[in-house]
Amino acid sequence: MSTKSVQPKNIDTRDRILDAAEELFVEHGFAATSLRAIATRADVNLAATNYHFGSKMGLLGSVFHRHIFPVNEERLKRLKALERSERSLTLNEILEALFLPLIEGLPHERLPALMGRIFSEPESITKPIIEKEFAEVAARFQAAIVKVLPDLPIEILRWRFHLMIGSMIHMLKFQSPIGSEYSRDMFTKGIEELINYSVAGLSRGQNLQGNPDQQVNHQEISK
Amino acid sequence: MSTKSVQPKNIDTRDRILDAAEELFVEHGFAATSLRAIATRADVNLAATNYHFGSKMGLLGSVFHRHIFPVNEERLKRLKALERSERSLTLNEILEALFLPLIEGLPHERLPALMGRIFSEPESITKPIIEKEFAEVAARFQAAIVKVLPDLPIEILRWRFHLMIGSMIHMLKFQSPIGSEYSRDMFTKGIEELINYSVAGLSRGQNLQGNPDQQVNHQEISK
DNA sequence: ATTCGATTTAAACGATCGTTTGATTGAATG
DNA sequence: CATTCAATCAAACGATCGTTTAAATCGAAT
Repeated sequence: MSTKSVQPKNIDTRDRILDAAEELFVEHGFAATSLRAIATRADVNLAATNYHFGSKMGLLGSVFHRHIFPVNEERLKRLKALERSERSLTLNEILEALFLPLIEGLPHERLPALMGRIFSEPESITKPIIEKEFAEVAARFQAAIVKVLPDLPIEILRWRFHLMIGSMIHMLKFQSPIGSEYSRDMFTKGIEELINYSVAGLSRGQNLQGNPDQQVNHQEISK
Repeated sequence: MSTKSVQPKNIDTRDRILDAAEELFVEHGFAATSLRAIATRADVNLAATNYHFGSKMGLLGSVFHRHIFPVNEERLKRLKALERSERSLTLNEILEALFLPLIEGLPHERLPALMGRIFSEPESITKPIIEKEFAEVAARFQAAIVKVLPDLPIEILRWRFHLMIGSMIHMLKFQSPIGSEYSRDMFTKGIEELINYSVAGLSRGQNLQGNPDQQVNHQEISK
């Protein structure tokens, strides 16, 4: 109420609710997870969920924001750092700025699965959240990609960007290819593959400008 | 009961339930759709849903099977036709056999959205369905792709196949890139882009055998 | 005309849902 | 010590859920 921000006395409760909600949302989805199950797992009173987060949707928003906000901050920070240099960027650099924050300084082991799940919810649930959290990141990175692929018609680039996001979501959701077991190394490898795959898909048929390094892989793999 | 299959007397009810369920599942997801809402939209009695399909899960299975089965049949038919020829196949041909049945002779306009939604449900829901409907298609196409990319380590190929499926699901779910309006032409264009994108991603760094056409794009990327 | 199985129906089952209420706690403030 | 207020609690709100029951209805075969 005062101008000084009031610290909540008991941050344990809030955080325990967030932790429990996160686990259950990932496992069963939003609609199939009850506030009672969350409260039970968090070992708090049922009414505490509404007291701290207003509603079930509010809780979902908070669960998501907690982990994705720092990742998106890091993404924008890296992109801005790249853009401050005056040379023209490479597609590889841009996608690294977009995807590597998902594993470097990973704020929480459960973030990837959480992102994968939220993006999979029906649009009525995800739309406000995605617009709030991702509007800026999506716009800025798409603009950056346009710059390195100037000859690609915009409608094709939109499709490819769309396909890239789909790969990312699916990869985050399962975290290892079907039939393989999860491990941190496996996941890291997946992010690298995601970057390679996306570079190839986005730039198909295009002359890439910028650092020729990014074509090295391309060449050295061709025997 | 007899050896002759008994035709249900009133296929109207069954089909009306399937139609209604399909629309509502796509729009709101499985958990958030009630059997009462389905029965109301289908203009049938609530108990009819359990009578004809046993349970809500049974209904979901039937909704999905109805449209995806013919598509998967067509996919396998095309792949087998390719494999009967004795020349070595191209990646492009294989992916066309995998993706073009989604638009050619499209059994139902709503299939893409339905596939996109089902694949997005929590694993506890989708796992039995996906295993039942897609096990053979996934195995056969993955094997075919291995043959045209013999030098690609299997763990990398698994990731790339995984990323490709992610692109497909996302593309089916939205049917047009964010910010663009849906049209049948737009969707067809998206399938074509999906094939191009996947060829580039899967074959990145690989020498493709078969029709050299598909390498043209690949080469012109390197300036 | 009657029988019979398949289908439809109204009604209810017990369970669970998100949210709200009003009392109670407990630590900080004066 | 008295006051205050954020936080917690048990309990209940009305609504809705998937499923089941048992009677009613219908068409075709006997």
